[in-house]
Amino acid sequence: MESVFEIIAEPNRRAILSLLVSSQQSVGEIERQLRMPQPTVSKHLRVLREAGFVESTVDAQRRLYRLKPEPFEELDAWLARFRRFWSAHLDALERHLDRMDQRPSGSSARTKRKTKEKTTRPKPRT
Amino acid sequence: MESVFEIIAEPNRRAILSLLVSSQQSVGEIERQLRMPQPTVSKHLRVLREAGFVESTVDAQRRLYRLKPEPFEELDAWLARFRRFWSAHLDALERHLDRMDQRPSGSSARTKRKTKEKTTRPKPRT
DNA sequence: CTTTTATATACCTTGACAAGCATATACTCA
DNA sequence: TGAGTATATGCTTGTCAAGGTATATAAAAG
Repeated sequence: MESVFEIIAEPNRRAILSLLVSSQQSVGEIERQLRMPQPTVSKHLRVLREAGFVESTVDAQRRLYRLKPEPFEELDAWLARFRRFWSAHLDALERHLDRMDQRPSGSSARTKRKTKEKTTRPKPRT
Repeated sequence: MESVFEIIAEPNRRAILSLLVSSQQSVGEIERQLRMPQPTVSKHLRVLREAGFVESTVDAQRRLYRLKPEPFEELDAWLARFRRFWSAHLDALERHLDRMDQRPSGSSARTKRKTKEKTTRPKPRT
């Protein structure tokens, strides 16, 4: 559970993060809004806290949790490397050229290609 | 393994994706560059393909894999909801105000707060 | 001081998934 | 056709993390 990616892989954790976008929340408030058992909430909050996604302040018996920016920046930085692939002004032609430019040079004049280059279809994701 | 988040949670898969940023690659090329066993590469590629992260074209016995934009857009869309938390011009004051604005209204004039609001420190991530 | 409220933690069980290894499939070239 | 090359898949195993339940800690209220 080292990486930020593993942290946000868990749906309940993403739900908690989304909740905290609006404002900070106590454990009980999160518990009620997400309808999940309190120990579950606490455990996920612990993971999020240790990963730096959230921080908490003590308020009487309550703990108020709120978001912290750093891990999101880290995610954004990772994602940035792939931006060129969907930044809109990268159209089909450009992608096509990109696809051509690293054909292994020895394989020029390949002959007898039986199968037409065929694209595999990904399974639709829900 | 439904969500894009789970897909990129796996370090080897992220490595493969990063490799494909430069250009499309065959399974063998990925295998050699990342020094991982061929079945491992193939399996991860399958996961990535079914999730729509990559697509492949047949080239004789080789399969050339390249990135597809959609899942990255999805990730970016999710991340966008959190952008306001690190977009720089959101300074400490604004964050402070945000923190104030959802105190449960019944809890006004809380007395006897023994502990000063104390911030918990996250464990540093490597 | 006892009860109630709020949150954290310990322990256990279960399921998911990644790796390893063997093997199947598919194409090429001699 | 047979050997070699490239990739995919099946099966087994170990690991790890999430959920459930019970309980511990801590503060508040009476």
